Amino acid sequence: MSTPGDRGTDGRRPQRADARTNRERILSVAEEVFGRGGQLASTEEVARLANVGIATVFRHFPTKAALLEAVLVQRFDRLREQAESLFHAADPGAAFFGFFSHLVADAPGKIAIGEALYEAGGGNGGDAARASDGLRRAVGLLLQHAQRDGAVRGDVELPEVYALLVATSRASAPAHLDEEVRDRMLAIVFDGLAPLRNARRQGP
Amino acid sequence: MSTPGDRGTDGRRPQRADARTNRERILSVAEEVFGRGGQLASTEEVARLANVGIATVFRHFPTKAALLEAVLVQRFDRLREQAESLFHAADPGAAFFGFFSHLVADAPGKIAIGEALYEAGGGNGGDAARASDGLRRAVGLLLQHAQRDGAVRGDVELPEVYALLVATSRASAPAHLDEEVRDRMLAIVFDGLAPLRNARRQGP
Amino acid sequence: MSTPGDRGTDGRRPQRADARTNRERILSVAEEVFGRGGQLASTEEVARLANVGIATVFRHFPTKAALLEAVLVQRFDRLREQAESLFHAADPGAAFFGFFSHLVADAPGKIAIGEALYEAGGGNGGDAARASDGLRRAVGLLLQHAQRDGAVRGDVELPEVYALLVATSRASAPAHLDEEVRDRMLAIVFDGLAPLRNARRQGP
Amino acid sequence: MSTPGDRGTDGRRPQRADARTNRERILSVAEEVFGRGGQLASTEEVARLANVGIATVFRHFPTKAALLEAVLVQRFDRLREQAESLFHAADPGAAFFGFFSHLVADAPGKIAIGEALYEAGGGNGGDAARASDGLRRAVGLLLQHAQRDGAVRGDVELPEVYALLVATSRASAPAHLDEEVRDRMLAIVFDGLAPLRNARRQGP
DNA sequence: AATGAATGAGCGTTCATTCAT
DNA sequence: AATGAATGAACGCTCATTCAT
Repeated sequence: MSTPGDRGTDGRRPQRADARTNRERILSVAEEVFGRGGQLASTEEVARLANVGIATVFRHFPTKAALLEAVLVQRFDRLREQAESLFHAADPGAAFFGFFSHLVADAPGKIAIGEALYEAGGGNGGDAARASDGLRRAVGLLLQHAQRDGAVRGDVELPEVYALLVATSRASAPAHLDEEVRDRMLAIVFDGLAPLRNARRQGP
Repeated sequence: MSTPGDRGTDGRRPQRADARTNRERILSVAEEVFGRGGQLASTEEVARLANVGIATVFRHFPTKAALLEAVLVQRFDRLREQAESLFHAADPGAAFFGFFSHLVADAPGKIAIGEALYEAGGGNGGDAARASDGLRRAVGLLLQHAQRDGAVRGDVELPEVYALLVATSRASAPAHLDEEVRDRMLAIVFDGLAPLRNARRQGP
Repeated sequence: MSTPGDRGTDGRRPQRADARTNRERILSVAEEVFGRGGQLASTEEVARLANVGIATVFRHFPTKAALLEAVLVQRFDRLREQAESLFHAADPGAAFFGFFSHLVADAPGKIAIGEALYEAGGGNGGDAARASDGLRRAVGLLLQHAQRDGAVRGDVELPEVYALLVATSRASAPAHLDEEVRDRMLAIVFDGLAPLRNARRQGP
Repeated sequence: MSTPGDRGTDGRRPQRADARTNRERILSVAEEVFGRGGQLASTEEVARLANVGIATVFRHFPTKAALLEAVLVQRFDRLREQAESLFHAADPGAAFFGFFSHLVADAPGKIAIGEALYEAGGGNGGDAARASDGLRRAVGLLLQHAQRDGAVRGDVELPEVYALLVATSRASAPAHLDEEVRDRMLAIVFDGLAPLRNARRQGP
C-alpha cells in the first residue's frame, strides 16, 4: 500500500513523501473514525482504514491522545481559516450568522469535534487548546464586526456567544437532531442575539 | 466493609435496610462517577467509592448498562417531578424560565446526564428513554403554560426549545463554564424566546 | 416451602424434620441440575430450584464438591441396591445383561453421573469413591453369577467389564445418541461378552 | 518472552516464523491443557505454559471457543489422515482394528478430545463438527473395507461402531485406566465385531 | 520508515463461599 | 436453622503501546 516499489526507480527521497502521505491519510481517517465513535474508537481501526500498520500510526503520533489532538488542531485550524476568510465580508452580520450556522450544521457525525470544542474550551494546555483559542479569537472578530455593523446587539460578549456556539454545535452532533428543528433552534438564538432588544427593554 | 453501625442519621436495623442503603449509595456514587467520566468510568471505581465489593454492585445492577440506566432514570424522574411541581405556579413564565435555569445550573459535573439528555433524546427504547420522555412532556406543559400567559412567544415549539435546553445544559456540564457566562448565555436564549419578536420582525 | 408454620403448633422438633426435608430436596434438585449441566451448573441454581436460600445449601453441604459428592454417593448407592436386588435372580445372565442395559439406558441427561463413574473409577478417596467401589463390587458379583451360569464367557474379568459399562454409559449420557443406535452398540458388546468365544478362537 | 534465539532445532529467521512457532506452541499447549482439564481449563493457563502473554493467545485465536475448536480440528484431521492412510492397506481387517486400537490408545490425557468426539458427534455446525464428520466418514470406509474382507460382521453399521469408538476412547482418556485392562476391554468389543457371530447365532 | 506480533493492565462479569441478621 | 446480601478471586476479552525485524 505504501508503494514501496517507488524506491527502486529513483533514490531521491520517496520515503519522505510516502511518510507525509501516510500521515495525512491517517489524520483524515482518524477524523472520520473519531468523528463517528469519539474517543472510544480504537486506534487499530484508524490503522486498518488508513491501510497502514498499527505501528505506523504510533510512529506518526506517539500516543492516541496525540492523534486525537492532531485531529482537533486540524479541524480547529480549518474552521479558523474559514472564519478569517470572512473578516472582510461585505455584510458582517451575514458573515457572523452564516459562520455560526455553518459550524453548527457541520457538526453531525463529528462527535469528537463537539467534545473537543467543549473540552478544549476549558483549555488543557496542549496544541488543541491553542488551536481552539485561535478559532475563538476569529469568532470574536466576526462578532465584533457584526456588532459594529449593528447586526448583533452590542451588549453581548464573546464568552457567552462562544458558549452558545459550542452548545448548539454539540447538540447538533448526534445525527438524530432533525435539520428543521436545528434551524428553528438557531433562529431562537439568533433572535436573542439581534439588536433592538435594548430598545425594547428600555421602552415602556 | 459495610460497617452497618455507622449509619449516623438513623439507627434502624440493618439487613434489608443495609441492602437498600447500599443500593442507594451505589446509585448516588454512580451518578457522581458517571457524571465525571461518562460511560468510560469504570464500575470498579463506583464500587470503590461506594465502599462495597464489585460483586455487590452487580448484585444490585446486573450490568453496567443497567446501572447507568438507573442513574439516568433517577435523574430524569427527579427533574420531571420538579417540573410538575411548577405546573400550577402563579407565574407560568417565571416557572418556565426558572426551571430552564435550574436544569442548566444543575448540570455541572454531570456529564452523563448531558449525554443522556442528548442520547435519550434519540430514544433507545429503555427505561431511560421512557423517563426522558416524561421529562420532555413536563417541559412541554411548562412551555405551553408560559406561552398562554404571553411569557414566551407563541410560534416556538417544544422540539427546538428542548434542543436548546439540552444544548445549554450540556454546555454547562463541564465545571469550567463560568457561572456568570452561563447566565449571560441563558439571557440571550431567553431573549430569543421572549414575545414581541413577531411584532418587531414584521415591522419595518 | 420450608413450612415454617409448623413450628407454631407443636414445639417438639419440626426444625429437624424441616432440615431433613430441605436436605433431601436439595440433593434431589442437585442431582437433576448437575445431571444437566455437569459441574458447570451453579450452586445458586440448585438453591433456586430447591426453593431455599443459597446459604442453606452451604449449611447442608459445606462446599460445592461435597454436594456433588453427596449426589454421586446417592446415585451409586441406588444403583448398587438395584444390582444387589438381582443377586438371587432366577436367570443370572438376564440379570447381568439387564442391569448393564438399565444403567446405560438410565444415563441420558445424567452427565455428572457419567463423569463420576469415570472419575470415581480412579478413586479420589472420598465417599463417592467408596460408593463407587460398592457398585463395582455388586457388578462384580452379577458378573460372577452370570459367568457361573454360562451366560458370560469365563475369561473376562471385572475391570474390563466395568470399563465397558462406564464407557457405554458415558457415551449414552448426551441425549443425542439415538436409542436404537445405543441398543445396537450394546448388542455388539454383549456379543463380545457371550461365551463360545474361546471355542471359536481355539478352532482353526 | 519469546526469546527467538532459543529455538534449538532450527535456526531459521524469526518474525513470521516466530509467530507461526507461537501459534503452534499455543495449539500444542492448549491440546494438553484442555486435554487435562476440559473446557474448564483457563485460557490464561494455556498462555502461561506456552510462555506467551494472554493477548497473544487471543491474537491467534479470537475466542476461547475458537482455540478449542482449532485444537479439535487439528486432532480430528490428524486422525482422519491416519485413517485415510490405511484405505489401501493389504489387510483391511488389521487396518480397521489397528486404527480403532490406535485411536483409543491415543486418548489418555486428552479429555477434550473425548468430549469433542462426543459432543461433535451431535454436530454443532462449526469447523470441529466438519472435521469430526471427516473422521467419521474415514472410519466408515475402513469399516466397509473390513466388512467386505470378511473381518467384521456385515450386519453392523457405522453409527454403533462409531459410538463404540467414542465410548471406549472416552473411557480411556483418564490416565488411570490400566493399559492391560484397556486392551482386554477392546478385545471384548472386537470379539463382538468379529464375524461368525451370525453363523453361531443361526446355528444350533 | 513500516510492519505486525507481543504485551500486560484493565474491564465487565460470574461464582463459590462467608457474614450478619 | 434459614436467609440473602456481601465478598473477592478468577475468567474471557480488549486495547494502547512496545519490540524485533
